[in-house]
Amino acid sequence: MLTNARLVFQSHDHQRTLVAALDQATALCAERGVRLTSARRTVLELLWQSRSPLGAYQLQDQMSKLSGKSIAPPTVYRAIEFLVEQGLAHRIHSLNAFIGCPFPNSVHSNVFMICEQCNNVAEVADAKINQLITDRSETLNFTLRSQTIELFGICPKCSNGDSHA
Amino acid sequence: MLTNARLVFQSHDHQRTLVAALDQATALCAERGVRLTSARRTVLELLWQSRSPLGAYQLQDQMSKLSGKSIAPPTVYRAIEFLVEQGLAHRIHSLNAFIGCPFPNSVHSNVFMICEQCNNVAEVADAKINQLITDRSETLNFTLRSQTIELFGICPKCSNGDSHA
DNA sequence: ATATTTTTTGTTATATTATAACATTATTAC
DNA sequence: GTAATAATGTTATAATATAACAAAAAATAT
Repeated sequence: MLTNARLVFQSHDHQRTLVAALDQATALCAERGVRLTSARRTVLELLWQSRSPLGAYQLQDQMSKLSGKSIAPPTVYRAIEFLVEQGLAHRIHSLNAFIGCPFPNSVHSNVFMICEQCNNVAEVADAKINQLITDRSETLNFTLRSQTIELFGICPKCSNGDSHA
Repeated sequence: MLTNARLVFQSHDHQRTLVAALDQATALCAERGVRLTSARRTVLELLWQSRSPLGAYQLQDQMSKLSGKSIAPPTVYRAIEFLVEQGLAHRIHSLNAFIGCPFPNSVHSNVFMICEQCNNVAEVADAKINQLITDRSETLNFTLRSQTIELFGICPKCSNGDSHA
């Protein structure tokens, strides 16, 4: 099971995580011959800087403040679209919000554990979950193409009364 | 594994399914002492009449046509809210749309198999999937409260070139 | 190097989805 | 029957997302 749950749901060196994510994104884009332009990089940075998922209009606000000029929604949505296509970010449908992907290189289950108290989101990539879902799909002759699994609850940090972190 | 996949993804007596669903809903609401009012019943009927999930504004249109008078969004959203609370309908987040729940009485996994071609949606309630997700949550000290699993792909009917059904 | 093509971004307008706030009507409980 | 509660009607508006076309930047071909 591949997960960033312990990282997300505990204190950690945020800056280091951010830099690592951006480095990896840069490398991946280079490999694939796609362009991590300034707008796209900014959105990815903002997603990584945030402990919780950001909506498009939150991103818009922050980009406007950063750049000093007003940014229109399409700019934000295009950047998001690119990042999601490249597997560098995910959309959390139930929240209409987006997060940086912690392991963009790996095949994964798209399992998100969403804390209803602190709004942190951890991602889990679990072969067994994938396997089971694949099995069930095959049994029912359903040709699986993609999936999204959103789990709601309380993260370990908040369970320990540590919710103000 | 409890599922309506074979039903949804194959031809069946739609009218009979609809009547059964409404009967069950009526019984459940009576049991619980909640009111399946006219607006709520209409929305539930419309959801069951549709082979694919309906959005709030599609429901609004159909309700307006049925009643001959214009229906405002809050009316639709309130009915939906009630039905979802009572487990009689589900929201499919990735589609911003709603479907009737085929087994409102059972504990279930909230697994939806969504056909990208014909837009039919089947629901699967699978103890193993639930168990695995519960296990994983426990391992990571995540207190699971609710979940939504949306699987995208091609249903058996459409795989057989039967997509016009 | 420059013209051409392709990709990305800017800009304006608008579509789509969802809810707040308050008035009115219907239902239930006493 | 009246008070309390629940549900619906109504108006306005918030929040999320995209269409369409113009301009600029980058990549490619010559």
